[in-house]
Amino acid sequence: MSDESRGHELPKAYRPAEVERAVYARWLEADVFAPDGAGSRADPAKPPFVIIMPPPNVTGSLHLGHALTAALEDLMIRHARMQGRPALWLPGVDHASIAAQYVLDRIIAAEGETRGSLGRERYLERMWRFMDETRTKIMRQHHRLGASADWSRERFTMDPVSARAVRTSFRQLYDDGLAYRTEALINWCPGCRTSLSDLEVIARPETGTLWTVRYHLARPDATPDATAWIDVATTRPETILGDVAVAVHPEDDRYRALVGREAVLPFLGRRLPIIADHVVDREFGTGAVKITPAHDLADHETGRRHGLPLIDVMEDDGRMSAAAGPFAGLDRYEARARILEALEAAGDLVEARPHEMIVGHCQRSDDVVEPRVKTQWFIRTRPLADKALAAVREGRTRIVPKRFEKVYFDWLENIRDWNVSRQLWWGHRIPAWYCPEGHVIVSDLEDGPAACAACGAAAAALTRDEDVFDTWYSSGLWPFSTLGWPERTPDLARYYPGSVMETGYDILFFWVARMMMLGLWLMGEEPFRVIYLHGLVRDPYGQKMSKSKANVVDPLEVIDEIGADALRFALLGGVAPGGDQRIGRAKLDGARNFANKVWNATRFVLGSRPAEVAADEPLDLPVADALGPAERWMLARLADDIETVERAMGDCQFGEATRLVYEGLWSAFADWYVELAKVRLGDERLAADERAATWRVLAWTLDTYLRLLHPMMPFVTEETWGRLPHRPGDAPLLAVSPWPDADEAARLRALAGTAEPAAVETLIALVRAIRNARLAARIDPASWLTAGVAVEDPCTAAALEALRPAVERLARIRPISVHRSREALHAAAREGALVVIAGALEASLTATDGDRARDRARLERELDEARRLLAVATARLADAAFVGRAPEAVVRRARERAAELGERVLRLEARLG
RNA sequence: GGGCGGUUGGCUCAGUCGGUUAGAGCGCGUGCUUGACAUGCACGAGGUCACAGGUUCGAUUCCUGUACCGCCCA
Repeated sequence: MSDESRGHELPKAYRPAEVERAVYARWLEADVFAPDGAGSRADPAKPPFVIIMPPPNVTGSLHLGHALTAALEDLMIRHARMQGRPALWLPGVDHASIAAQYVLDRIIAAEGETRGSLGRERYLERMWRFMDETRTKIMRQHHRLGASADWSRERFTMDPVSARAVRTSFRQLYDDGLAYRTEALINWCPGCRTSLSDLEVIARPETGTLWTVRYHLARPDATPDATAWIDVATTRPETILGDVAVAVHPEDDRYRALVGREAVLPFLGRRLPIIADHVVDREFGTGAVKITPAHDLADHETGRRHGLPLIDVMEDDGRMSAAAGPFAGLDRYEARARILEALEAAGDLVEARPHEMIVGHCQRSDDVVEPRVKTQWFIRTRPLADKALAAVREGRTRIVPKRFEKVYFDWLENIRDWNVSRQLWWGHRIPAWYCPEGHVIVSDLEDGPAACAACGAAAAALTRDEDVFDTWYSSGLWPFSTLGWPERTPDLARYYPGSVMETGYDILFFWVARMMMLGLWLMGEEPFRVIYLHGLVRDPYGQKMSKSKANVVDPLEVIDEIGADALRFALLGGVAPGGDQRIGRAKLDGARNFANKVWNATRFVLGSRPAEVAADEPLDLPVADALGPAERWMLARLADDIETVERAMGDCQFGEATRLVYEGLWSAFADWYVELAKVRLGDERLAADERAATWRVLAWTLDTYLRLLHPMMPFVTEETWGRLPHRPGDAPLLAVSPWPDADEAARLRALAGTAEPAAVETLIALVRAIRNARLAARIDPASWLTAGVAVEDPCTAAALEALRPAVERLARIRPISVHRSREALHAAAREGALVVIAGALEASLTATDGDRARDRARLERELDEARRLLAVATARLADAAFVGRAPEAVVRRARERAAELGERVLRLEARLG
């Protein structure tokens, strides 16, 4: 077969768009993703490897962070799958209550509707229609990324199994005394009109204003005394209307006399007792503070200590309530302005000055969050957190990188109870019913309780809680709700606990810690063995990607342009444990070039098959006798790479593993072995079986690198591998063919030996040194020089003999005369030859005076460097402490090194005259 | 305020037990239509490993402190 018909079957450049969809379709068709799929090659005797995918929000589309998540998880899953383990990667999407309503509200607004105009039922119907439109989008995007997830088990946090898990878990927590309902001060977002957990409030420093307001003391008839007052400081004047007291420090002499008297609240005339409490900071403001228990956490506690009433002056939408008297109905900020105006007019606004403070904002809408009193459901977290702490402390779950353990511990040690009620419609409705007698019934039945458990009131008399759960509550059940819990399904028995939870460090608290808590409590066992946390993907300038900065990179656009493999490879190559990374054009282009390299290396191998090897012959390694030194060198390197890649994978050093494969495939295989093999394939001196052996090594090596690369770049490796001959035990698809293991590395190493690979290293160094000299001397790269080479080591001499044609071609020297010693070389070398020293080897090349003069600078530089290093080495060996105390091997190496350098210096000096 | 991370060539970053001459990609320079690939090949220049102490025979690596940058928590 000619090159025409072979090499040109494949396009010159890799075109991912023509390959990726078809390859993904082949995987789906063969059903290789599910551990129990028709095409699975999993060995049921091996331990399963399980990753439950972090479910992306159903409302969004995938961004680079999701692409990184998918790339890392797919890497782990494909690795495990190729090892023959039952590998389950369970995908799904999250209903994202608050985010989904945020998005849908805007959509229906464009249709002229509001949540209120539709009503709960029609709104939810609309939401489900919206979900139907968007739900498959995420799945298709994962297909584009090459994610080998088990789509037969794809799940949604709002599907019936999840709903049942939510009901059952809540019922159990309630029965265990860990779920309770109480009136408490919670975080309220007036924009989203719901309560928020502490984590959903973003504290941000801002410059506000600290106003000092004058409260007149009450005269006996309860009217304000124009001549006596107490000044209080506040940053939120609108909350004045909810004041119920004024507090001072008990030992503050300025106010001691006023304690026990009363002030009069402006506008409303309410009488405010002046109380003493140690929490008051005498240094802050005037030293007297207004107490507003319904709108401030510290005041809430003070109020409780002093038995003060709660007065909520705000409505859910952030406007002032009827309790705000003349300001009722105004927006909170409008009310603030009016109140300030009125105080100013009355002469009771004493001071206003800038004030640095921390303000809580809603994570979703960015509205300023209001502390408000509401009756809500809470989860008592202490007992749950203790279990979650112990699991990591005792090493049952490991966090990678380890430094995040401390962050995890700190959060769980200081955790507060979790407010799970959300005043939203889209989500899992809290399964709590209230009877007219005030009894609370928590039921795990889909239709609710048949009657009040306490008083027997009929179901019809019960009212159900209006609220839904915090989305993170159902997400917290994800590691087992996805497997069928509370039913004891075979999947649950087989795949819980999972192997690795892989996600971004930014949701360690939101999600990971909650999965740990709920998993340990409800399943009695930690949900995963390893928590692997990756970092943020940033833009090339280190900025966080965000829509408002318009620096967002859309993974699908990148895939269209350069392919999913390139995107994945760029992301994976930048992964360092727990670290953020920057991604931009340059990295993506580099990854695209690598995919093209893989493609073209395959084109070369396919196009260079000698006639001795039949096209349909199964792939195997040749017998040792047929191997040349270069083959042994390549196989030794391959063995190293198999082992180092495997070790990196095992240590969760995925970036390192990726870089190792890149380096081996490009620098060792493509740059050196392919070039050496080209010459050997065309070497007429060799026996046919030796040429065949060369090609078999080429094919075997490429095949093995494609296996190692497959978890990172699944498409191009599957496509190219499919065109190579296969080993007898291989599956039709690379995705389910065996991963190169320790046995293979040992086999390669046995074939390769150690002497010949080392000799080839030496020859490579010689070729490099000659190329360097030629360029330094500005010798025409096309010209052939004659050369003498001094080789003292017999093994290297044999390797040189075997590789003579390759060395000639790569260094562009011919003929080479080989000498057994440098003396012999010098004696034979013509006057004026160009000298090249590469380790123990030395070569002299024909050259002109001009060449030599131009090359002189190079030799001088080399001499300077050698002298410097020799001085360092000599000084070190002269140090008795070093020789006496350092390990023998280190000293021996230092001696060898010094001797080598000394010789090198002499040789260079001799040549420079 | 508490905690964590970072500081390595022009840029982005590796560097897992402390031990040969500290690596890569991009960029830069010189040259090359090399029968796989110009998405390429060859060769090169470029680093006081932030700073100051300490431990050690030996520190980019371990410890302490300082400076600057970033993140998390309150």
